[in-house]
Amino acid sequence: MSLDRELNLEAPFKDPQHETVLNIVRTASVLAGVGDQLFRQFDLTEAQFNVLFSLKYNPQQVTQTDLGRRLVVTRASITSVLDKLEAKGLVERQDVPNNRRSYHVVLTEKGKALVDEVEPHYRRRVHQALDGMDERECRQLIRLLERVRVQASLLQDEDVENSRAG
Amino acid sequence: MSLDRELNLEAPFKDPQHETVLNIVRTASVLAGVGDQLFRQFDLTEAQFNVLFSLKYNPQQVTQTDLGRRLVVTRASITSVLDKLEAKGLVERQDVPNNRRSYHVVLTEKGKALVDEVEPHYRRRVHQALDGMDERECRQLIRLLERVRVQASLLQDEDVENSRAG
DNA sequence: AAGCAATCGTTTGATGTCAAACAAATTATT
DNA sequence: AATAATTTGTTTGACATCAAACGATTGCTT
Repeated sequence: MSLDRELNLEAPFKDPQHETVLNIVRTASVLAGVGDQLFRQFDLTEAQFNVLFSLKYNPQQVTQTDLGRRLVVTRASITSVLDKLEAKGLVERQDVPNNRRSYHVVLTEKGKALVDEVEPHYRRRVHQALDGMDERECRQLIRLLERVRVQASLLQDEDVENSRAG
Repeated sequence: MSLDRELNLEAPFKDPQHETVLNIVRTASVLAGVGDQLFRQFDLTEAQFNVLFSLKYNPQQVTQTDLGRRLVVTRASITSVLDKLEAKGLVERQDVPNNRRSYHVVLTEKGKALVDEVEPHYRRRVHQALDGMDERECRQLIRLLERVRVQASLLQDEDVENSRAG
């Protein structure tokens, strides 16, 4: 649905629904770009930062599957990102007692130090990106987005046949 | 900045700015999922559909660089997507007279037929995703997102040193 | 005209993502 | 206890994306 990020006005659509979708996708993409650009300065990818960040704020016993659930990413993706992070010494896979199937994923000292270093910059970026929007406007935006998300979630498993019927 | 798609409320942040960013990114991701799920039923990826769709509504003489600009994607990405589309016979690279450097990218009959087939389903999905939002709310959402996008664009090239100064 | 600079498409290499299949381990059922 | 079902992490294979470098071509400067 990211579809055409082209917000060019030669638009094939003039209806507000479609413009809205484009705007959501495009804005997310710009925000992602800002994040990427920041993380790269610390030799991190966005996916890697996400894991470090999540671990910092969820220091409980966390398995790879847990991480995947939280970051909304498949187990396979987690495996690959953790491989990179572990190679850099930012993260460790620890054996779980009485369970030889899972690992607990934990930040190393180095990993903790790095995420602590990046975090303030990240927070600053977020605030700058939303600069000029007061709390009321933020809440409004969130409320509207939540509605879209709920509606969209209902479409997840729809196939073309159903769609014709609907 | 996709950052944590976890909108779990154990959130390390309680400030509205950050929640807003998370919501934008998360919503875009859900929308993308809906698109993916649709396109897969036609053996297309989102990137491939985006190209077909863009070509349909911009049937002028279009080079690969033009396409990249419109879809906000690097030339390298365009090359790879076009390779796939061309292999499927959905698209053609045509020599440009008096310019041996560029190609014009055009839909084949097959490509045109496919995009015509997918498009109504796509439009339906968009409308369903935004179901319940009237035009006024759409405009409001768009307006807020535009403000975020403008602000965020300003951060694009900021590095950590500048950020400290700012 | 000659030489330098910019542009076009491609390639390479790294990353992330998913779906699907797998082995190993754990849990549930019978 | 034995068997079936589920879960966990990994692998494989396909795709997209980017940055960086490259050759070919075109444009610009002098």
